[in-house]
Amino acid sequence: MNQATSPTDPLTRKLSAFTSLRPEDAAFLEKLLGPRICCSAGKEIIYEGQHRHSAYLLHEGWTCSYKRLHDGARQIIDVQIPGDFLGARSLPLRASDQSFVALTDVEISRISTEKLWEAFRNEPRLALALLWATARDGALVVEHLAGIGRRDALTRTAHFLLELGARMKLVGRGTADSYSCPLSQNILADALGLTAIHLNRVLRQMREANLLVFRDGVVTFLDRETLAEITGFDLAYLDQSAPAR
Amino acid sequence: MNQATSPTDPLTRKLSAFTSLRPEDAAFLEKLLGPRICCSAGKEIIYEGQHRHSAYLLHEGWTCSYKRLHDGARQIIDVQIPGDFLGARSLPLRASDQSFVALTDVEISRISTEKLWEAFRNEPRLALALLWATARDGALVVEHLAGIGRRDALTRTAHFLLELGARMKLVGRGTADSYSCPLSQNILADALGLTAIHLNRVLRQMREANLLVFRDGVVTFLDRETLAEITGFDLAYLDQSAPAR
DNA sequence: CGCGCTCTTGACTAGGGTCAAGTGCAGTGG
DNA sequence: CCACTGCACTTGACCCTAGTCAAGAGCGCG
Repeated sequence: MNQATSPTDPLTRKLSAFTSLRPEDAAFLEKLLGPRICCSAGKEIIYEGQHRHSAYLLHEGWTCSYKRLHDGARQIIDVQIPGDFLGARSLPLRASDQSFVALTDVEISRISTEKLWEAFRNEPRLALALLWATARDGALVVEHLAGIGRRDALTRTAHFLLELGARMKLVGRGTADSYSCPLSQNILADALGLTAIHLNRVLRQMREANLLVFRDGVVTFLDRETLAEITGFDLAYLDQSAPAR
Repeated sequence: MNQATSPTDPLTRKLSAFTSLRPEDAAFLEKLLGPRICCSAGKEIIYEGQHRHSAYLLHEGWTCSYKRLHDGARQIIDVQIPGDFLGARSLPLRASDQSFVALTDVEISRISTEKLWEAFRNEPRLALALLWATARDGALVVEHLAGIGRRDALTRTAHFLLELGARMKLVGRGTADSYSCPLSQNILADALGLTAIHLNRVLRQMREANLLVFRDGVVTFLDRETLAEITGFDLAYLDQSAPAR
């Protein structure tokens, strides 16, 4: 059993929030994965419009998915942290509808589409767990959409960072009050639909209000309670609260 | 063979853009569906947080999926037209992450989750087609997110209406230049992340520029070329251009 | 040393929100 | 037949949030 299914493996941790994988499920999960590949920051892993695209599992590091508009603007759709899949939802499409790029140096494994398909036929428990993970990622995007459409800059930023914190904690990469976050303000702004300049002002505002600090690649919550109140943060949509069914 | 698989059936038309269903696939598709249910406009079909939620197929009428934020604001995530599924992506989640409401009187069928699961094991062609439809809906949401994050009000509105037109045409409910659209300005504004007042101004602007008219429940494109140019409209993400693989 | 990148701050602008008033129905009930 | 109500749509005046433009600081690196 290699790291991908060891107790500290982020994917295993994440899936455990949904169901408990049996040894045979975990074994098949192993078989889906190709060898580990290292990419350095900036590497485009999947690009929009790519045919014969694969899905990947992110073992280590951060990536983001994004779309570029015809005027050159970029909108980041979601960021991925260890234990997340890249491009799983787009697999049935003829071409990927979004791009994925490494934000830090990363370690990934390609997922065999053929064996994945086999899992759907012969490994229903595992298949359901994978569908769950993909459905949860969809729920993240939906929440993100609601935030960009209807929340002001401060609330939106706070909510996004709270959500990331919850995700990091789930895969064992952060505490309740703090986590390390390698996103630059430029990147964060592209995710939030803001300009980097305005995001900077918002971050200062939150710092001065003793709500949260994002400095030197670390997010620290100073007043989680107030933050949760103003953002209406409720992680129900992360679907990780209830016990396994 | 009832209407759900007849040549003019919107779902069949939509899936045909992806693959050609064999008779046995179509037959199994029939078996997934419960009896037709009629709901009148305003009826909540699935609500956010609902447990034991089902998915549905929309035969007739329009619905939308939305989230409500804690301050009462509403963000519409997507609208559904005949041939679209309601709540398919959320099926593996413990609770639905969004609500679905009928915008007009609608006809829907419940999809049997058990038989759907059986299709994944025994009807790989059909299962892939259903996964494709769900993946495409995800791509719509992603595009919508990019639009709200990075397009200005006019571009965003024009793009949304162009996209809807392409979807309507695919299921045989509109021509290249016009389609009937029962969305009120209030609803459209909630979808676009605008206020109804500003949307009204935008619609007037487009009318006066002879770009498009949205009046009396009908969208008419006056200058499709210019519209496509300013929005950068490219329906590749709808994944309906290429021939079946 | 200079280059480039991230972050920071200030001054100004504009796109879109808010408030307010009014029009034109369709429906309802006296 | 006509008031009355409610809803969708329209328009104007004003304001504020967030974008734009500009400048500078701190820092890693060739």
